[in-house]
Amino acid sequence: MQNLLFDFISKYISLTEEEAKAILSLDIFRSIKKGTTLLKQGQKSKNSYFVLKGCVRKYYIIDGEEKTTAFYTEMEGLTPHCAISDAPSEYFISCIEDSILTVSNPDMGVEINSKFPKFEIMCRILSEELLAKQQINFDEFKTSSPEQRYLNLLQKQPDLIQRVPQHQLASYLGIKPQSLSRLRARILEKNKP
Amino acid sequence: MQNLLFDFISKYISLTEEEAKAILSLDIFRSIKKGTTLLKQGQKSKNSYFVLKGCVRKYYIIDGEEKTTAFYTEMEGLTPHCAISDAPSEYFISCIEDSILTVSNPDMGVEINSKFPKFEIMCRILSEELLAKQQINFDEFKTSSPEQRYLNLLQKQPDLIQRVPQHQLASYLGIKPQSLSRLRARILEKNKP
DNA sequence: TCAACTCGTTCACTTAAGTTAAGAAATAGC
DNA sequence: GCTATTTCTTAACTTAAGTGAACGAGTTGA
Repeated sequence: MQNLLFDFISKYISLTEEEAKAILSLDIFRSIKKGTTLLKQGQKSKNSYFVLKGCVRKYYIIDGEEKTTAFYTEMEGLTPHCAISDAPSEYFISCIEDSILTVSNPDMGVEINSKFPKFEIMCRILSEELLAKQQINFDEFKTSSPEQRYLNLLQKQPDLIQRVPQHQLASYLGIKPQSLSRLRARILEKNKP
Repeated sequence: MQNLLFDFISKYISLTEEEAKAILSLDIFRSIKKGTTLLKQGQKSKNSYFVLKGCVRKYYIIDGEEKTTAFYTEMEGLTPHCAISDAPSEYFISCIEDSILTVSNPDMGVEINSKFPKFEIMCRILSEELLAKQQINFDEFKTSSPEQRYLNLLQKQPDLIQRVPQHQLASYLGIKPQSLSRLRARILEKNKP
């Protein structure tokens, strides 16, 4: 399982034995049960997560309604806003599958970054890359209809549609569960006759 | 005008005389006329921009229709995806006001970063910050209706609604110009009687 | 000065999403 | 194994956005 992490890192920088040991000594690997909430609205946790296996969801509760805005699956990381801003969290984060995550905090980052400056570089590249991806996602979302978004997701992450409850998927697509059901029926209707 | 840039930088790191001179020696300040296109779809420019004064717009042309997905105003920077990925650009970037920008490319970044490691740190902080902001924006967009988005924008960036043509604003909000007109009329109606 | 064009608005009509409610299907808990 | 709950779907109705067209105001350019 640890190899998954090192394989990922090796895409950005190459690690010496010493550096790899330094990371392992931080003891950051955790098994999390499905349904566990990692962060609640109003909390100030400083933890960052990286998904090695499983699936994690980010959601808001607005007017008593859950609004899911992101899913994180294998080889994706997330740093809640409250981990860098010291404002309380506006959202919840929870595991929707049994998962294996790395859990880290800024102190670990500072320690590793000061010992091994190349980590600073990896972090910059990672966040630049993530920013670029995020922007493309945002643009796609803005420029397309719910139906196009669904078809797009079907192409790009077909597994997500299987793994994730429909009502969570719906708000991820910016619509209500009933609309997603209807939309799916509409698509099937188009492709049948 | 250069002070605007240094004031901005000083929020993240403190510069020595030598470092400030190194930046100035790059000669990155440019005056751009309204209407100038900085990047076209299909191009592979490596330039990054930072807006000191004016307003820049990012838009796609999809099925012959312009879809504006972002505006960049004072003290905001943008690095097109093609500047880091060497894929051709999917979108256009153009000035919608007479503007003063800094224009830089990755070579300059590499040069400055290697001479002055603290720049690496600033870049990481900047892109982490930007990523966090971007995520909040995305979440707000997903969890709200076009009308809420408009009211939200009215609160957070009232100037933008004044500076920017309505039809560009409309696609920025994810709707058609006619819908924006109607939506504005609806809001006025609510607040009158 | 006048024609051509862009831009914002309005209108009538269509289409799709929101809302409310009900029931079937799957899941969890005991 | 059975109940309780959650999840998904369907339906009827409401509301808002998309579409196509028309109009006036403002701008541009010949």
